[in-house]
Amino acid sequence: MIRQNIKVAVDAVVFGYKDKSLNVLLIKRDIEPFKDSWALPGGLVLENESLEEAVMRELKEETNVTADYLEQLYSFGAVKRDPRNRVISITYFALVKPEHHKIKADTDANDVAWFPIQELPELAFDHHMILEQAKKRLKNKLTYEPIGFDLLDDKFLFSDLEKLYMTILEKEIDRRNFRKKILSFDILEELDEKVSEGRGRPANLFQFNKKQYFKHQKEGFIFDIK
Amino acid sequence: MIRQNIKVAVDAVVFGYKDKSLNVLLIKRDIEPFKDSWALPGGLVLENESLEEAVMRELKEETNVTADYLEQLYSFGAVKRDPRNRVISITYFALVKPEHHKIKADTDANDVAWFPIQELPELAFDHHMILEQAKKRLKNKLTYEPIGFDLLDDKFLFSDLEKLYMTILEKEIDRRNFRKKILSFDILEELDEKVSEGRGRPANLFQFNKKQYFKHQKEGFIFDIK
DNA sequence: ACAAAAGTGTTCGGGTTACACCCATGG
DNA sequence: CCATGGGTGTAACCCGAACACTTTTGT
Repeated sequence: MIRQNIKVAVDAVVFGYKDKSLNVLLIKRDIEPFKDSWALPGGLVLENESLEEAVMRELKEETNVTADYLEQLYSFGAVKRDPRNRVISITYFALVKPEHHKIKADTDANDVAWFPIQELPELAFDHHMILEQAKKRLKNKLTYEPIGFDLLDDKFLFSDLEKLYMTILEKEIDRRNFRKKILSFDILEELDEKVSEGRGRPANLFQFNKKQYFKHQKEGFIFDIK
Repeated sequence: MIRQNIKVAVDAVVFGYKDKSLNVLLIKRDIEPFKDSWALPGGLVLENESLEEAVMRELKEETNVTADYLEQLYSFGAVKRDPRNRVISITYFALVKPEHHKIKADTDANDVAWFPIQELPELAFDHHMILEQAKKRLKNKLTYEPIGFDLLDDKFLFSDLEKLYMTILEKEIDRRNFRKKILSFDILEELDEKVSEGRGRPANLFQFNKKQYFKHQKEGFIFDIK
């Protein structure tokens, strides 16, 4: 067998919807290279764990977060992407409900924080490319799979869902048409709870019914938001 | 740095449209493990080449093919996917116009052949999973990007394009609506050449105008076939 | 003349889009 | 009572789906 000494890493782009805007989870590196730079959580894969296990472990260790949604994003393998050795990184795309997790720095990181995607710092390695890729994936996926609900609290306001879509898709959405469309899918439950957001008429809480979604999906229903 | 001894490979699923049906390019392995099994072309990444360079090199070496279209597909990293050592494989999705290439066995392979996707042999490793993934990608991609033209000869009949879509999407397509739709995109040139396919009225040849496509794309046009 | 494939228009219905007013609460 | 956000219906338009007959060639 050919001599080959390439290291295999995993990195995760974790999105969360906080304070009415889209955030990304970053860690501050406390080792070289790029010591004190912000970076995506991740690290080397151990010999006896799968790639998914590796990302979940690193996420837990470095940030104390467990993803509510996780899928593979893309693999980056440019020869010089890591200044030390050849390292290829298999990246993952993750969504979390920020309220559910207390972030906490630990292994290999001396700080962890949510950054609004509008106010990102410089990132280590080629992590800005990875992030770009992840933003595209999020934008696309939002239109044909109900992943928006993995970014919101279990109970949410319709206006939050709408804001989330407008933020991520970067366009205006007609409130009436949007509501009509989503409700027509029959995957939401309207709860008997109202919430007053300070001023204005109190709004109803809704909840995503995953079972119902899977049922409809089996029957050929296709989630699709323009 | 942690001790890690994982090998990195690339594998390619190469599709070609031959004899009115969809084919996949496979090689017969002449080394263990899985000696004499059919497998996807691929191999270990060299230290000083990018992932794309690696796939292209392996493809050329093992089959003498140069892909007309190439994109990354997915990375497979289950712990036991290779019985010898831990090997993760970054897989690629490729399209070729079969008429353009003379396939030829060489390194690590004692045979190379096109297989209609209906008549596939058993495959080595987890290559059937990779192939499944690739089929999904092809099916999806065909509906929102004009990749069908990378599977046909430069000059082709409308009926071939139609058959290709029906084959890959696995459904009937109305000839009139399909033609209307494709022509409305204004990305085909109708040539002044007719071809007689044995019996029946001779058909006109068409040609994909890539420049025109890119121009329309920049202006916000979206290719979309149901 | 018959079989085989190519070429071509119109109608109908459903879904998307555009659009404006009333309701409930807090200050 | 005024400001703020929540909640709702209808009409126009467009696009996709369904559908059948004529043309050109080879045998």
